[in-house]
Amino acid sequence: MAHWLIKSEPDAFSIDDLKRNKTEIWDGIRSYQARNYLMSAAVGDTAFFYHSNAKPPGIVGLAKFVATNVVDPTQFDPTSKYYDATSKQDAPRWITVKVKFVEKFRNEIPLDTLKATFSGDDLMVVRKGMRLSVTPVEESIAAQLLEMARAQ
DNA sequence: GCCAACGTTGGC
DNA sequence: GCCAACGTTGGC
Repeated sequence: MAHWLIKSEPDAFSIDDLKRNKTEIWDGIRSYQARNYLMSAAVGDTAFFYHSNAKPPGIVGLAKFVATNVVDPTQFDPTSKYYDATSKQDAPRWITVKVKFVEKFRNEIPLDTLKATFSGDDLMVVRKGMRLSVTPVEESIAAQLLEMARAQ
């Protein structure tokens, strides 16, 4: 089972929104690199939920992938800002996952703590200029993050 | 609100 | 196929 970090702006979709909705199709991914990561994900993989453009930015909770190879419906919706007129119904370009709420952490892990604890090699999100919204997290790093997030 | 970093677009 | 221009992301 693999671990991931997924970014969202809380103004657009927050951990509390996921908690309320229970599950959500992770739509709007329009980066091939991020899409390719999601296409390599498996049901049961866990994802650290990261708030970007937040005060402070940081990891706020945990989610789980409950479906993979999900066709992002917004690519075929002309009213969506993620509409992609060049994507074909019989060969959808944007494939994503469905995520399920697991927990909201007792302790949010702010970005400055992440930077103080991990190198860019350990955790991609702390790299300067990192814009990718889906990144892999190694098992040992995931274990450390969970410990930090759940500490009393 | 600023701006560095990065991806994409389009002229050539 | 190069690369300048442009748009977006996202920390600060």
